Amino acid sequence: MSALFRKARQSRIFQDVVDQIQAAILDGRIQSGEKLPAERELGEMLGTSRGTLREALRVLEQKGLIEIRLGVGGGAIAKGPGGEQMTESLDMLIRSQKVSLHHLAEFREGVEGTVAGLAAQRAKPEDVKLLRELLQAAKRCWQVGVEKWSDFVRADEQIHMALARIARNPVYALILKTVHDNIHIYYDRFLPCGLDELNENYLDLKQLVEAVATGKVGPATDLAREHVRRFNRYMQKKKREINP
Amino acid sequence: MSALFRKARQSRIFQDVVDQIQAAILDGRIQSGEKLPAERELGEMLGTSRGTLREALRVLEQKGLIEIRLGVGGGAIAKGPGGEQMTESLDMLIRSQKVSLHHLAEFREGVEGTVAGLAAQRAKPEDVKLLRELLQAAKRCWQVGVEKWSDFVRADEQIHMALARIARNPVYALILKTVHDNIHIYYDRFLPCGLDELNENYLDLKQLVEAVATGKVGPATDLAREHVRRFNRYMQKKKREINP
DNA sequence: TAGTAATAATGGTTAAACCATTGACATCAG
DNA sequence: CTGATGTCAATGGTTTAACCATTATTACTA
Repeated sequence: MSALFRKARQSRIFQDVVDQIQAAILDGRIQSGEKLPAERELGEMLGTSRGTLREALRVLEQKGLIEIRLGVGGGAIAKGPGGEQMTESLDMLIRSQKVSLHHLAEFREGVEGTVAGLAAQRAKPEDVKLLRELLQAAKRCWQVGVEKWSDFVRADEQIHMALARIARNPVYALILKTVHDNIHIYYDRFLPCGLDELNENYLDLKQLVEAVATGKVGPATDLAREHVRRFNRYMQKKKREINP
Repeated sequence: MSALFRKARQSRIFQDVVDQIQAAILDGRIQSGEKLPAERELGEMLGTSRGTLREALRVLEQKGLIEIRLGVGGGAIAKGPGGEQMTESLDMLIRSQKVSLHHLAEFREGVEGTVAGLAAQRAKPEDVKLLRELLQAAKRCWQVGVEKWSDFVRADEQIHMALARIARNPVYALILKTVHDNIHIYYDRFLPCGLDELNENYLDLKQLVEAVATGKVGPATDLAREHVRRFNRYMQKKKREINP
């Protein structure tokens, strides 16, 4: 471990420490799950005080590259980079009203369309099998009735995320997860709707899964967009009813 | 239920400070550009030590919500949230090889297509005027010749960002900027190409701008995707030549 | 053997001091 | 008077040392 770090330099020492540890994590010299030395020890290795090192650890924690645990055997544990930062960034833009629910919903529409198209191109038999299973799960929510809206929404989300994986492009999966994480609270807030809507949405999904299963790119794209658009329409309607 | 709660982290004072200041900035109680009190003073206001406060400031700085200046009259200055965090997050995913250039390029293809379609729906006369001016700028690069590739790439990028603004959805503008910021280094590295390619690309853009100007949604979408795909093909080719 | 108390490792916080950078103002040479 | 230069004070950057809080391990007791 002693060969992993150089002595810190630069005007802001903590920044140099951040850079060193970040680089070590990103190019795999520190594996995900690996534990870094204790603060006092690491500080000594880097030739910096504990306070400065802690500032660096705060930054790395915020970037999602480490997680910090308390107590004996605790300390900084390396994690691979994920999407939490993106989710938070989008959340801040919404909170500061630079992005509205309408914008986000429209964006989702476009992305889900493209994802469905790619999934239709790339779905393998086992992918179709998974989609059909998820569809069954959604159907079960639907059959139980209106009070299961939020379960249905979750099943719906699972299908969309599955499509993103089937599209086999992690960027789509990441962006879609970011959008879902941020739009979820609105769906929860402005739903549930009625039984008819539940029915409509289930039929949407069924058609969409069929289009993907049979490799029909254009229809899959259009169906996904239309499905999301419908969802958004419900939400806008409910929202207007609540905030006139 | 398990997803509803996270483990109740021991209350960390610096986190509380982060939350307070972040909330104040996001809902406008602290305006963008406003200066926060000096560390020693702010620490006293919050009833915390300077060290703890500094950890909070590091986190806020990393989130892009404040900027810190040195010397007399320096200190923490509030900023609105922007997209830097997203750019960095994507950069980390690429660096850790969870996302490849191919994935990013494919994603760009889809987004640029959707953006062009929306722009075609929404372009006003003054938007078309701007696009034509940017097209002229690109033409000037092209006429000068091959050595102006990187200028052409920049002009091209400006046109795409203009389309995102014309689409009038800040999410698209943000996402596209994030992608461009991350893909730029590859374009710089694996270009320039030849004069023929320059010509082809200019004609792409010209057609695209015309489609947007005349409100032809489908053609605009397809032209934008094809344009980006062509760009990506050049890059892949060059990349294979360099790394066989 | 099961429960419980002591222990030590480790992060969280505080306080006080010093250094480095920077802008403002005063001073002085021309 | 003007412009260069030096001084000073405000402010962030860093260090140190001490103490508190949490937790896994270990030893002890009923």
